Amino acid sequence: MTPLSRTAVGSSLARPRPTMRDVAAAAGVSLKTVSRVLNDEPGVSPSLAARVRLAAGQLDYRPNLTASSLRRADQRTSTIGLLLEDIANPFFALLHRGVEDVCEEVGVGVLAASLDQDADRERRLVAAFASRRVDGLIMVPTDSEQAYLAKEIRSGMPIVFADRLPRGLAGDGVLTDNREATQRAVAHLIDRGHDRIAFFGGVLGIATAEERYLGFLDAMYAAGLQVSSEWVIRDLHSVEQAQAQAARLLAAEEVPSAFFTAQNYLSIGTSRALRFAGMEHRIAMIGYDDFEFADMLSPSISVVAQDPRRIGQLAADLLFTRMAEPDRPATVTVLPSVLTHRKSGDIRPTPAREHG
Amino acid sequence: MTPLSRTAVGSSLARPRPTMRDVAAAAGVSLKTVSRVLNDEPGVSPSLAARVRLAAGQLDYRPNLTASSLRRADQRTSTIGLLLEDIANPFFALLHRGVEDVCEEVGVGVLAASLDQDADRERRLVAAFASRRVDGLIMVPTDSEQAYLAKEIRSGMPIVFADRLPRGLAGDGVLTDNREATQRAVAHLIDRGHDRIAFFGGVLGIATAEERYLGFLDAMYAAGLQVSSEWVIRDLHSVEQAQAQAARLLAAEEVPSAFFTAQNYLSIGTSRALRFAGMEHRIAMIGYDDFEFADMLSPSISVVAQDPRRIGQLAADLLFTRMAEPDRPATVTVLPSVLTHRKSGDIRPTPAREHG
DNA sequence: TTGAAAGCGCTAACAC
DNA sequence: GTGTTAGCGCTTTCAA
Repeated sequence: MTPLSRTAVGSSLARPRPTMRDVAAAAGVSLKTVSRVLNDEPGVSPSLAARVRLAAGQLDYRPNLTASSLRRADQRTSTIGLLLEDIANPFFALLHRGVEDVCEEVGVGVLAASLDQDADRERRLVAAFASRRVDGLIMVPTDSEQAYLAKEIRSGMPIVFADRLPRGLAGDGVLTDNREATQRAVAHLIDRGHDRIAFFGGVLGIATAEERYLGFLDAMYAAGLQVSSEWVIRDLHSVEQAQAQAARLLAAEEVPSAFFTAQNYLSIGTSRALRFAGMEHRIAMIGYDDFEFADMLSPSISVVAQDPRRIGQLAADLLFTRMAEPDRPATVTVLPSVLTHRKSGDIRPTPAREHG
Repeated sequence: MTPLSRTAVGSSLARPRPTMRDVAAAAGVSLKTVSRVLNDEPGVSPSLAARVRLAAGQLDYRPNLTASSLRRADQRTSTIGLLLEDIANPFFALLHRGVEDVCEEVGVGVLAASLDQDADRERRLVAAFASRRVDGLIMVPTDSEQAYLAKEIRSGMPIVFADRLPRGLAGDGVLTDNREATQRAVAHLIDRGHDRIAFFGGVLGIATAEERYLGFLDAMYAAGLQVSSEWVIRDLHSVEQAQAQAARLLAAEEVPSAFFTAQNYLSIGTSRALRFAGMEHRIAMIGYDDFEFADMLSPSISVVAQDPRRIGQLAADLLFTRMAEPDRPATVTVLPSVLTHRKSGDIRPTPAREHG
């Protein structure tokens, strides 16, 4: 190992970070002048400003945002929190990116965390973010109610809800037209002649899952179709569960002629089950949320597509607006989802093996 | 709008956050006693401790981590930085999740940001994280060299590199055996009889892209095959570029009999081009990085699979180890990638239309 | 076992 | 234009 590498790795040669005081001493000015220069406050002569910048550069000075935040009147940390279901889920990863897009432009950092549908974790992380004094919070709620957030909001941590609205609390939100979009998609299946439609829904208690279920019922009732309790499977938590349930339905005496899967993981599990049963070309399917390769599978998968990155951007915009105008009324932005027609949603029903 | 909702949304009723001082007053003890109780320091009588906790609870007290970090001897912020190529890329999203897995257990927050292959952004964000006094940094470097980081490390911000090693600097790292794994995959194609193999590589200057290219050359040279400059296309930046280049090669007089694509986005573009050209069952393909549905496409896509979540976990472990022992020697952990055999990698070559 | 005083690095308020 | 002083909310140090 070269001396260079030792230097880079270890901290035996650790050099304490210079403070503003050090920069002031090096530049031969007062502390306050350094503060003015580095914060671009007006009223510093160019020559002093240049000396200060030179000294700061030579010392590799990094302003201490922790100290500055503590002292500043508004106590802003230039950091926001983001709580979502799972950072690694492509839907939420894109939402996260949308939030970052907006924050990056204004130099705001994003502290993100996954809740994994764990209500305790939601509460713990909200408290943790409050302790960090984030300037605001964007969250995809997972607990069954969010009334507990009222006091955090009153204490100066504005919250914007993304993808799902909170319960027990009015608040700003950005989400899609879950119920209407589901209704349209299921109506499309019905238009294609389906009357034996299975519905796979996500975790109970989560608003989007409820809304999509209602949209399914809307379409079924509007068409005068009966909803089979055997084919309505809700509270599904994973790809594997969806796949197992779909496989079970496909092995039964009477098989649905179409599936509506209300979330991306459920679509993935169901499409796997259809494929393994060799029935993917005979049974129709529409899923909520687009995913990579939905158009390349055989058959290509019709989906109700959202724009998660846009949801994130709008949520961040809304949060900054709220921070600037704390007393404006709550706003809920509903983004339209679009039914993306591919092959799987246009498959016609085949007669049931047995008549139920 | 109900009064409750007004309360929740706006901040006209804003209540300033209580401080430790307020808790002390409410509990009738001194500031220091509150500090001791809330930090679980020993030597406080149970009755006082109980009174303090009660008061803190009633006031909805949230310890101010900003203030505590500033005052504490080690100035730790319980926050680390994570710089990666793109938060929304499934590979990096999983790596991020691995980092979170480890940090969550010890109450450390993760500030993540995307670099988008922008060297200036890398430098800007490193400086920004230094200003925030993150306790450490995990990064996937994108700039052509990282010697500039030596001073940040010396100033007390340890850095662990993930997925790629830095240049011009020795440091801790966690990555996969890019070169060897690529060599094995290309050798597999050669074993299957291929001698007209195209290589699609990622952005030049990025270490993984270089390593995988070398692995390709290793396999080709070992087999005595000639490397066609027309079929080696490097510095590809996007799905679209890869798709366009693959389409171009497929339309030429002489067509490769197999593709090796060195990154997930390139695999996606190439597999789309193969499909649109109707040649996906006649031309072999192996890609670096697994992706959702690789096994469900027709043909299923053989890949060199990494475990990005594990990379993230190990990188975070290594960072915490480094923080605890600043003077230990640098460690580079190399995780093996596994060649996942599916259909596309086992397609046999068909004769070239013309002999070159 | 408890508390008083000092001060982390910076910005606000007010001199000069 | 520039500098001085005070103090953000907490932990450290030291005294009782």
